[in-house]
Amino acid sequence: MPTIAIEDYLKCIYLEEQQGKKGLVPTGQIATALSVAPGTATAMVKTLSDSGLVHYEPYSGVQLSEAGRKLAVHVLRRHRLVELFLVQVIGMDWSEVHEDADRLEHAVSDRLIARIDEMLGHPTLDPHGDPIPTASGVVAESNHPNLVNCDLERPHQIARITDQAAEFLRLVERHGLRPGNRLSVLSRDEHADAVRLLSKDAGEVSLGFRAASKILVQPL
Amino acid sequence: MPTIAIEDYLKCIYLEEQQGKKGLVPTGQIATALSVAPGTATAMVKTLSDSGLVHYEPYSGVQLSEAGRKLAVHVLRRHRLVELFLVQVIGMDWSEVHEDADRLEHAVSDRLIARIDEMLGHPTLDPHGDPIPTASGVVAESNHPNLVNCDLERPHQIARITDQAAEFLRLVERHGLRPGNRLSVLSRDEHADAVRLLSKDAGEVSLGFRAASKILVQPL
DNA sequence: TTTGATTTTTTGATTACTCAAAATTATGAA
DNA sequence: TTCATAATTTTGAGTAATCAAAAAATCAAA
Ligand SMILES: [Mn+2]
Ligand SMILES: [Mn+2]
Ligand SMILES: [Mn+2]
Ligand SMILES: [Mn+2]
Repeated sequence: MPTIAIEDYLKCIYLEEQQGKKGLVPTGQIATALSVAPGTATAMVKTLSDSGLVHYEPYSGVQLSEAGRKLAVHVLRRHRLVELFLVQVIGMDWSEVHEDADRLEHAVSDRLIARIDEMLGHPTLDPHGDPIPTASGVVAESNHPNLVNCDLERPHQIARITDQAAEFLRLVERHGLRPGNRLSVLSRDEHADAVRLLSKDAGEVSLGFRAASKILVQPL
Repeated sequence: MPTIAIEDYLKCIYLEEQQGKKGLVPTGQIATALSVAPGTATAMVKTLSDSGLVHYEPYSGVQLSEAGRKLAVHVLRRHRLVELFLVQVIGMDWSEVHEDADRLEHAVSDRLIARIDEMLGHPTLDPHGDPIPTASGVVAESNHPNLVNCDLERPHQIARITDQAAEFLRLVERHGLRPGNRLSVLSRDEHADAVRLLSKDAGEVSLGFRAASKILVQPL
């Protein structure tokens, strides 16, 4: 049985692989993402490599093996189903479920997760718009534009928020930018690093490019 | 923050203190209850003692300190609320929630447990009839008779099952002896180690004294 | 009260995870 | 190409939890 730490590392590597362009995830990136010392990540990566869960190229980085990917996706499934459960059944706010899910993902049994999946009607998206992997490990791919590269002055619906940090989600929530809400991008100014939006919910809002790129949308 | 192991030891000591008559719980009893080697329990007991969570008398045993009791009761509250939640909201069977609760009790946040408590209407008993400690740490005491010492040929209602072992609960369930059900004790034979019952649900049943003593009842 | 059995503690190790700081390797600008 | 900088790995160490087996203490008969 994988330990909690191993599950967290695998999930982290999976997520870094997704957004990063190159094939290999450097150990330093893992260390930063998990808030551990660089040497700690290196040590764990060796353990994972010895267990056949990653392919490790010293001084380059790691890549999940097939076994590692399977495990990571399973953890991610539990995480996202738990998040949705906390929102829909428990009534927690979508912007504050991540921390709880990060602990519960290691404690829920297969039996329990199957019941939750059933209760929620086999959902495909979590409260942040992230895809929920299927029980067999399939993750739906999607390529929504974000607020930096989508069309200007065109109605869009928020599809996904790709940053789970509580502070960021609270900001997003404060500006009425929760998934499902409608908006259009009024203008962008690269020099000022500003994206001006018109949100159906909260009126005019201005975001930096960094923040704007984390909000994925779907044209209507 | 206490580790998962420490929470499990404290909960265990609390439970052993409840049923055992003497004041001190021997380390060997803890080791047996938690399925660890005797030396492991001794080592942990010293750690707990150093943290001021128990009073430790070498070669005699331990007793929870006030701080230890408070923590233990908190864990127990989480455990029992989670059990009831799994039965009432998730729809799991009362005889199979213990294992899940034993892991979830370390992963649910105060926020989440407060919501669960609210959803369930501030319940006082878990699915096994065990009292749920209040948020402030008060545990309702009750002294129900059991099937060994209750009146003969008198209608009773099952109040509590004081053994969480899955095999035992499945047996109890199979004989229709779930909390709330009605029965009367027909006869007892000490030499044959047999207690004969008439259950409203499952007709005539025979139990050994050991098993019968774990089923607490309330005269009607 | 002696002694044999039982219980508990001690000892010596192991696994898992972590850090700080030193050593090494890679990278990119001059 | 060379060298300073940055990233990575190695080293040495510590905490937490565990076990097997030896040693010590307690208990219960005889
Ligand atoms: Mn986690
Ligand atoms: Mn999510
Ligand atoms: Mn537990
Ligand atoms: Mn219970």
